[in-house]
Amino acid sequence: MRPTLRQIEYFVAIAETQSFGAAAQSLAVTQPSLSKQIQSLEADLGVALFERTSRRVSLTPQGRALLADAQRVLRQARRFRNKARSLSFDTDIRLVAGVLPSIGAYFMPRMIDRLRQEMPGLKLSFVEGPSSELAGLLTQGELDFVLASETDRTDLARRDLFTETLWLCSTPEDPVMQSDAPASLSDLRGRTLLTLSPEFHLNSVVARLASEAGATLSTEYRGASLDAIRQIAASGPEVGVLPSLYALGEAIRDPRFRVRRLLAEGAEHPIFFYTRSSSPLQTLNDRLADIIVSEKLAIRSERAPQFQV
Amino acid sequence: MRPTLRQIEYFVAIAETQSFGAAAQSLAVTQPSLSKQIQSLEADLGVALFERTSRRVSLTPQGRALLADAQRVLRQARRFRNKARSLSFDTDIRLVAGVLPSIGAYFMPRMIDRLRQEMPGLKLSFVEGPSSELAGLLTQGELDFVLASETDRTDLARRDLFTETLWLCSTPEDPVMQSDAPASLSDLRGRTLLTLSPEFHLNSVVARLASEAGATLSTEYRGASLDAIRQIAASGPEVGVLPSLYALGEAIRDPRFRVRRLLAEGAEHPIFFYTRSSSPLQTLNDRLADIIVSEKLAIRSERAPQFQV
DNA sequence: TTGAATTGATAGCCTCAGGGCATTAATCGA
DNA sequence: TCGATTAATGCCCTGAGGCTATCAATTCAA
Repeated sequence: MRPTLRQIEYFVAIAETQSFGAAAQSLAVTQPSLSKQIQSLEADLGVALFERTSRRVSLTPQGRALLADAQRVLRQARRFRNKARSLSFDTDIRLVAGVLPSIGAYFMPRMIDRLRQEMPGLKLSFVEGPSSELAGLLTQGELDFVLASETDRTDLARRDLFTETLWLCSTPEDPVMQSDAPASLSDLRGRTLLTLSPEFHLNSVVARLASEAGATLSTEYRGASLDAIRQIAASGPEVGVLPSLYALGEAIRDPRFRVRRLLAEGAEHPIFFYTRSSSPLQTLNDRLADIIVSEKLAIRSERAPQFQV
Repeated sequence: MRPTLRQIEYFVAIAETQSFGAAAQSLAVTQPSLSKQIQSLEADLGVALFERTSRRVSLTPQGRALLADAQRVLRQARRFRNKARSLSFDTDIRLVAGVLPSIGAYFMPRMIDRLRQEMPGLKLSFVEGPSSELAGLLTQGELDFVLASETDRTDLARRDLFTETLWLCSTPEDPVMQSDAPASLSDLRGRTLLTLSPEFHLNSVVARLASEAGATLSTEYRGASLDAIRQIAASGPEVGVLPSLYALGEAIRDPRFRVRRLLAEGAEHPIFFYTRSSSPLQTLNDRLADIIVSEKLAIRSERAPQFQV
C-alpha cells in the first residue's frame, strides 16, 4: 500500500533531523536510499515534502502540515506491533466459551474469578446452549472452547472433564423426598419427570431413566432454563431431574424444595472439554482444562457432607 | 518497517471476508500471495492471527484483539495519504511570512482577509523583523516568503512589489506641518529626525536624507516599533520619518499629530518579495506577489485625495 | 461411499522495489 | 579558490513479494 510505512518513517526521520545524512544514519540505511524513497513518496503523493538545497533541508508548508499525521501513523503502527508481540504470550486475550446451562450459571462465575487470579489479563466470555449447537459454533470459530456433554462431532478435540451426578428435586412434602439417602429408579415409578428440552443431552439421559423406572417424561416445559424446572417442580407434582452442579449450587438455596441424589445405572451426565483440533492455542487449552477440573474438585470439597456423594 | 502496511491490509481483508480467496479477490492479488504475507506477518509478530482449516478461516482470540488496532492503522494511513493528495493543490496549507514592521501592522491583516476570499484554506502567519534577519530566516527554511526592503542576499529570488513613500510626522504646531503639500529636504534643515534603528534599511535611507538636508538623526530611540516613533514625535521636537503604509494607515488616526509627504531624491523605501529560489511553490509564490501588489493598489485608491501622492 | 468442488498451503519461478557503492553537483567556509 | 559538506544520480545486486501450477484436506452431492 502506498505510501509505505517505511516511506513515512523516512519522512519523519528526515523532518526531525533536518538532514538526509543524519536521518540515514539513525535509520541505518545509506543516504541515497533515503533520497530515493522520499522521491518516490513525493511522486506518489503529488506533493513536495522537503525543499532541498545542497546545503540544508527544510519542510515545505505541505510537509509541515503532514508531519503530525505521519507521526500519528507511525505511533499507531508501532502500537499495533507492540500489542501483537505482547499477545504472543497467550495472555491478555478474551476467550469465548460455550457452556451448558447447568454449567454456566453456577460454574462459570467461579471460573472467571479463578482465572482472574491465575491468568490475569485473560478475559472470558461465555454463551449458553445445548451441546450440539455449541459444537457447531465452535467449529465455525465463533467459540474458542466448549464445555458440554456427549456429541457426535468427530471434528473436535475432546477431553474428559468430570461427570455430573443427577439429582431429583421436588417439594419437601413429596414422598420421594422423605430420605436423604440416594434414591433409586424404583422411587420414581409412576411419577412424571421434568428436565431440559430434547435438544439437550440431559433430556435423553432422563428419558432412558424414565422408561426404565416406569415413569413418564413431562412435555409441559420445553426450554433451556434449569431455573424454570426448579420453579415448576417446587410447586407441582412433577419431579425435576437436575445435574449436580446446578442442583447443589443454585437450587439448594431455595427453601421451597428439596434435592436428593438419584443413584442408578446411567444416571449421570458426563461433561467434556471441546476445542477445534486446529486450534493454535493447544497449551492454553490444556491449562484451561486443568483449571476447570481443579475448580470442580474445589466445589465438591466445599459442600456440606450429605451432598458430597 | 515490519509489519508492513500491506500485511496489515491483508490481515484486515481476510478478517473481514472470513476467507483467503475472497480477500485475495478484493485485493486483486492471488491467494498464495496472501497466504505468504500472512505467514510472515504471524512470524514477525509471534502470534497466530488466523486459525485455518481447509474449509474455513477464523480469527484467533489474538487476531480478534488486534483487528480493531489494525483497522485503526489503516484508517490513519489512508487519512494521511488523502490529506497529502489534497495538499497537492497548493491550498489548505499554512504559510509563514516575514515582513517589515511597517508592513506587518497595517498591511498583513488586510492580506489575510484578502486571502480568505481568494484562496480559502490557505492560512498565513507572519513574523516581523528587519530585512536581513528575515532573509536569514527565509534561507533557513523558517519562513516561506518575505516582504522586505533591499538586502545584499544573492541566494534569494526577488521581485519588485511597490515603493513606499516617506512621510514626516510631528505635532500640529510644528512649523514643518503648516502645509499639506509635500515637504522638501530644505524644510528639515537643523531638525532632528527619528526613525527605526540601524538594522532596518529605512534607517540608512533616512540617514542619507538627513545628511543631505543638514539635519541630524536622533539616537534617542533604537527599536523596531513604528508606534514608538509616532508617540515620541507626537510629544517632542523630533520629526518622525515613517514609511507610507504605516504613516497613512495607522498613524493618521492619531489626532495629536500630522503627517506630510517628504518629496526628495532617494526619499523612498522600495519593498521586495523574497522567496528561496529552491522553493517548489513557484506558481503559488507568483500568485501571492500579484495579490500583494493588487492589495497595495486597493489601499492607495481608498485614501483621501490629499494623501494619494 | 465416492467423486467433484472448494479452500488454503507449497513449490518454483520471475520481476522489480529497495538497498549499497561510487560518483557528481552544488554550496559553504576558510 | 580549494576543501568539506550534503543531497542527487547511476549502476548493480539481492530479496520481498507476486504469479502459476499443484497438493492436501475437507465438504457436499450423488
